[in-house]
Parts: sequence; structure tokens; C-alpha cells
Amino acid sequence: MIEETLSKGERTSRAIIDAAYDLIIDQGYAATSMRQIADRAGLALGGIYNHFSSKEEVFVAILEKRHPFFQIVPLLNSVEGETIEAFARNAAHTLIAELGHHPEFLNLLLIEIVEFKGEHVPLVFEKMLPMILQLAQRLSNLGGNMREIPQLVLARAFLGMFFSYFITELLLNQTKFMAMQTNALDHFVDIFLHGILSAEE
Amino acid sequence: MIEETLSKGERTSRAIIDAAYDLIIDQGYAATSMRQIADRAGLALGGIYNHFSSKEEVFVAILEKRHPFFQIVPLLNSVEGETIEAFARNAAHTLIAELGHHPEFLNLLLIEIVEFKGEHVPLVFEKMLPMILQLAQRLSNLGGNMREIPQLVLARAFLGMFFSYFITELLLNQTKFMAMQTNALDHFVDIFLHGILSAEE
DNA sequence: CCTACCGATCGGTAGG
DNA sequence: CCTACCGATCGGTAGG
Repeated sequence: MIEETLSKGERTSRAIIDAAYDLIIDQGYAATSMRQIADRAGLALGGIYNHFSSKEEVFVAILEKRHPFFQIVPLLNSVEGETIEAFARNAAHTLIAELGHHPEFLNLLLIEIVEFKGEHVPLVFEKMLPMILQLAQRLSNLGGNMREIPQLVLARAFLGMFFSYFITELLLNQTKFMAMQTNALDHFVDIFLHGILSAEE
Repeated sequence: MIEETLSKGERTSRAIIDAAYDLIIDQGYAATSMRQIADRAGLALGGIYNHFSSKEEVFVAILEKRHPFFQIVPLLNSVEGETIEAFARNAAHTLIAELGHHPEFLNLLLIEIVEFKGEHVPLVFEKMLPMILQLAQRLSNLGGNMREIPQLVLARAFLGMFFSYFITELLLNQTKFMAMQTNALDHFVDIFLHGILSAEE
């Protein structure tokens, strides 16, 4: 496997990040201690500080490798589709197929917003800029009969469709009303598409 | 004023809840200490435990009085409009007028999801059930040409519109791309309405 | 409702 | 990379 070429330091560093990711996703940042991280990563507390100089630096390292946007944007870039409609449908299904089975994939974003007031957003955004520009370029060339909507609004609405799907899904799953909402996402996509396309077919 | 009829115990209890709300909204639950709450509420640490038996009980009390849904649902119930379109437009503007100026109003919901895995959702939901049923009754009687979309999906999509608006707004405000998105919400509402209404006027 | 305290745990470091 | 430690702070309580 590729992983074998990793140096020992690199392997430990990754073990720390992986352990911290699992714990923080589950408990939040403030509720996760450096000792818990060390235990799960298989080293002593002091050992972490050979790789990261503080708890927040561990968190930033997690953001840089595991922020949901780093999964979402490349996935979107790989989606096929010549028209807006085809792209949106394929994109929705691709994202759900890839991310739908672990609904905690948005947690890292929410944790950063809640516990750090989104102060790391610029850092993540800057790292993603090339991917985003590539995607924007691609999308602006798509065919289809679209209503006049600013590109940025369009992007927000599309992304927001997933936010709202996942959050409302999470809320519903807690109540007895969870019912059989098997194809709720299809409805979301339908509403979105009807919302942005002009009437003519 | 009405508030004068409050007993001293009631007043202290509210001071604790108010202090805790401000701190937790700002820092998160785990990062907020009982000592901070006591200081801000103007009493000693031990005093809190005359009103609440644990830190989590303070949090639950906050949820029961200040969960965003307790602001949203009554507001929706007060919105006028005979057709779906009129209702949705009025509702969107009412919510934004009321909540748009303090974008942290969703934080409590997000904190509960992130730090408690949404385990208090059933409790909040149960307390809201009468209001929700009243609203559902009202909405099912609205006129307008709507496409065939399950009621629950409709509710999710409408609520989700605000989630996505606020979260993407928050993300954008961190970057230099914040631009002049003055009427982004109008676009969101437009997309939603076009999405759920059938073609005929 | 406050004072003074409990044991536990926190993030971080020195020194090897 | 570990051991052993630092001062600070945590949630909670007894006793008045």
C-alpha cells in the first residue's frame, strides 16, 4: 500500500489527527481532552506536543484535512452532466451516496461555527479556492434554461439544500415522526430544480 | 410592568438562565463554567444549586425557554396570507425582520445538536406539538396551485431555507466575498416558491 | 444564598 | 516519546 512510505513521525501525527477527529466529532472540541486524544492515538499525553504545539493546532490540522468542504468540492468537480438539471441531479445523488451514510460529516463544520465562531473559515476557504474556481468555471458553462439568479445565490441555495436536508433529517430522527421519508432528498432536489429552471422544457 | 409580580426566587432563576444563555450562545456549553454563569447572574457559585441541580439542568431550562423553535413557530402562526405564496413570502419576511438582526439565534439549536447529539429534541418537540399542529392545520387550508409534495417535506424545505440562509450567510461573512448580498433571502424565497408552485399563475 | 472546601481533571511543560 | 509534575480550573457539596 501507499501508506508504507510514511515516516514514523508522519504516522504518529496522523494517528493523533484521526483520534482527535473521532473524539471531537463525537463530543465537541471543548469536551474533548488532550489525554483522551493521546490514549486513543496510542501514546502518552506529552507525546502529542512533539507534533502539535497546542490543542487548537490539532483542531486546525483536522480542519485542513477533514473539513467537509474538502470532500464536497472535489466530489462536485467529478460529477458529470451537460445541463444544470443533469448536473444538479447527479451532484445530489453523488453527494448522498458518498456522504449520506455518515450523517456526522457536517459536524466538523458545525463545531467550528459553534465553538470557534467560524474564525477558521477563511483558512479553509483559501485552501479550497482553486477547486472552487475550477468548479465555478465549469458550472458557468452548463447548458439549460435557467432563471436569472446570481451565481453566488445559486451556489448558496444548492449547498444549503444539503445543510437543510441533513439538519432536518437529524432533527426528525430524534422524534417518532421519522416515518418513512426514504426519498426526501429527491423531493428537495426537485424543489430546487423547479425553483431555478424556467418553465419551458 | 408585568415583571414586578415575580417572586425573588423566580427572578434569580431567570437571571441564571439569562446569564447562562448569553455565555453558552457565545462559548458553547462545555466551554462555559458554572462559575462564569454565577458571576454574570450576580450570585455565588453555590447559589445556582438552589435553583438547578446540575449544569445540564440549566441547559435544559434554557432550551425550554429560548429554543429558536419557540420563537419561530409562534411567529409563523401569526403570519397572514390566504395562499401558499402569500404565506411563504410574508413568513420569510416576518422571520427575517424578527430574527435577521441577531444571526446567533440558531446557535442554541446547533449547540444542542453538536454537544448533545440532539438528545433534547424530543423534549422541545413535545412542548411545541400543540403549536405545530395548529400551524399544520392552518397551512393545509391555504389556497394556491401547489405541486404534489408531501407536507412534511414542504415543512422541512421551508425551515431548511432559513437554516441554509443563515449558515451560508455566516460562512460568507467570514470571507472577503461577503459582497453586497443585500437581497439574498428574497432570492432564496423565490427559488423556494418557484420550486413548490405549479406553472400556472 | 455564601464560604470554604472536595476530588477530579484540565492544558501544558521540564527533564531525561 | 514517556514520566512526573505544574498551577489553574472544573462540577458539585457541606454546613451554616
